[in-house]
Amino acid sequence: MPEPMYRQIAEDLRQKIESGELGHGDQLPTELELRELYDASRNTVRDAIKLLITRRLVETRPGQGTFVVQKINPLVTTLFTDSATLLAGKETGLGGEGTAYAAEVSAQGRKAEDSVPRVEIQQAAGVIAEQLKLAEGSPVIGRHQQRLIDGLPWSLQTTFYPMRLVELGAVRLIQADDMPTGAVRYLEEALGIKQAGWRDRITVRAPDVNEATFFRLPDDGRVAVFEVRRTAFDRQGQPFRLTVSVYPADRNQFAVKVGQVPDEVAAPARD
Amino acid sequence: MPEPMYRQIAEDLRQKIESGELGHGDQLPTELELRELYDASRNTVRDAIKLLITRRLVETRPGQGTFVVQKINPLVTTLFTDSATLLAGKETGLGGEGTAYAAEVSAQGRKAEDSVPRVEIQQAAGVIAEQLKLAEGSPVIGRHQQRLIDGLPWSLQTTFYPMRLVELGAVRLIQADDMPTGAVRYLEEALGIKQAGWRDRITVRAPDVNEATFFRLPDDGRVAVFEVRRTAFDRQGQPFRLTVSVYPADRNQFAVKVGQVPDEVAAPARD
DNA sequence: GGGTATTTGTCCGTATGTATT
DNA sequence: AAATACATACGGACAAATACC
Repeated sequence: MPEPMYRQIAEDLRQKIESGELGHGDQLPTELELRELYDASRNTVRDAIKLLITRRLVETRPGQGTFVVQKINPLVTTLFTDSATLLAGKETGLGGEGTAYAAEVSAQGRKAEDSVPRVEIQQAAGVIAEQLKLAEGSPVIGRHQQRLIDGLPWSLQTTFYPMRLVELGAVRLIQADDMPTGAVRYLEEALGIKQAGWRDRITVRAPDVNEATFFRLPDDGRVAVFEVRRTAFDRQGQPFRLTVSVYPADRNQFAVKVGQVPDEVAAPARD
Repeated sequence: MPEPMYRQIAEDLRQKIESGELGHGDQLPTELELRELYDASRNTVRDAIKLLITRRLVETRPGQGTFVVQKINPLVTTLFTDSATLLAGKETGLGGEGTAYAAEVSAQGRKAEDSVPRVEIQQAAGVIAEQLKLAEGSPVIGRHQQRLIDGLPWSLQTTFYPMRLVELGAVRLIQADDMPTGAVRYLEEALGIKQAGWRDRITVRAPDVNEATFFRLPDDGRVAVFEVRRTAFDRQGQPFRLTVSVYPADRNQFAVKVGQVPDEVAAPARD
C-alpha cells in the first residue's frame, strides 16, 4: 500500500530542502504551481505543506508564499560550572538575576537587555507552593523580567520569594528596580540567609498564550519552550527562592560543565 | 474581526478539557456530533481538532474516535549533583553507561532494561568530529544502546570513542557486551586515561525517522526530543568520549543539583 | 472468521476572505 | 486598484481502521 499522496509530496519537498536544492529562506513553488507539479488538488498540496510546517521546515506568509525556514544561531546558557571561568561568583546561569548572565551573553558576542522588573504579590499555587514548601494560597513575591538579546525576545524569567522574607526586613524585594549586586548577596546582607545550594529542573512544554505572544511563536504550540526551575536553599535546607525561566526551544541550549573542561572555541554554530 | 470558526471550536473544546469537564482519556464527541453541535462542516470541525492535536491536548484513533491525551509521569535524569546522594561514584546521569542510571531509575520506583550494545565503526562527521577534535572521516567506535523503562522505550544512547583508543589496547570497546564496571574505570585501568571533567550540552529538536519509530512518536515532529551530548576530557584536556543521548521530551526531565540540596520527597508528579 | 456499522483519514472541487505586493 | 498567494469554509466521495455481533 502506497503512502498517501500528501505525504509523498511532503517527503519530496523535504528531500529537496535537506539536500540543499532549496536553501534557507528560499521560496517554494506556490500552491498553484505545486498543484500542477504533482498533479494533485490544491487542498492536497496544502496538506503536504502543513506537514512541513509542523516539522518546522517551512513557513507560510500570506500574500507572499511558502519559504524554507531560516536557521537560528542558538544561545548557550551555562547552568553550572565549577571551572574557574569567566565568573567570580560561584553561581552561574540563571542566578543572581542577571549578573552572570550578562557576562555570558556578551562573551558570545551578543547584546543583552533586561526589562525593569515587574513586581507582583500573588498567592502561591501549584509548583510554586510545592517548591517553596508553602501552603497553597500563601503570599509570595513574584519579580518578572523580560530579557532581549540583540533586540529579540529571548527569555522570560520570574523569581518567587516567600512574603515572609519581606516581613523579616528584605524590603527591596518588593521594589521594582534592579538589584545590582544580586539578590543572593542582598538576602545575605539583609537577613543573613546564606545560599547553601540549589536545584535545577529542566523541562520542555508548549508555550502558553502570553509566552507565544512575547516570543512571537506560532500560536499552535509547534515550537516548544524550555522551562528551567531553580530552587535555592539556605543552610537549614529551607527553600527561599524559586526562579522560573522560560526560553523558546528553537534558539536556546544549555550547558553543564564539571571538573576540568577546556574552553570552547567559538564554533561556527553547527546547530 | 472575529476569530475563525475552527479556532473558536478548538478554544471551546480546550476550555472543556482544561476545566476538567473532559478528563484524561475521555472521548470527545465524534466529528459528526461536533458538526451538529457547532453547526459547521466536518472539515471545519476537523481543522479544530488538528489544532488541538498539535497542542498535544487530544489524539485521534482511526475507527475509534478522538480522545483527551493521558498525562505521562515523567522520568527525571540527574545530569550532575555534588551532594552525597545515592551514588558512590562522582559522575551521575548518562555516565558510566548505565551504572548510575540504573540506580536512579529504580530509586524512582521504575524498572530499567538496557539492550545489548550494538557496536559500529564509523567515520567521524559533524558534531562527533568537532567534539572529539578529530578530522572529518577519522574512524570512531559507536556503541549504541536502547533503554526501556517499565517496558516502554525511553532513550537512545550512543557513545563514541576515537579508534585510537582501541589501537592503544582498549579492545573491549569494540566488543558488543556490557562493561559492568563502567567504561570510565575500564579506560583508566587499561590505558591510564583519567577522566578529569566533562561538558554537557542540552538541546531540543525534532526526532528523525528512526527515533520517531523507536519511541512510537507521531511522525510529524510534534513531540520534540532532548539531545544531551556529554563530552569527557582527560587530564590533558583532550576529549576521549562523546555520549549522545536522545529522550522524548514528553516523558523526560533533567535535574542539576549544586551544593547542599535536601532530598526530594517523591512528589505526586505535578508535571 | 465474516459481515456490518461506526469513526477517522484522504482527496477532490468550489467559493470567498484577507494579506501583501 | 489590480494581481497574487495563502486562509477559511463548505460540500461530497471513498478508503482504512476498529469494534461488535
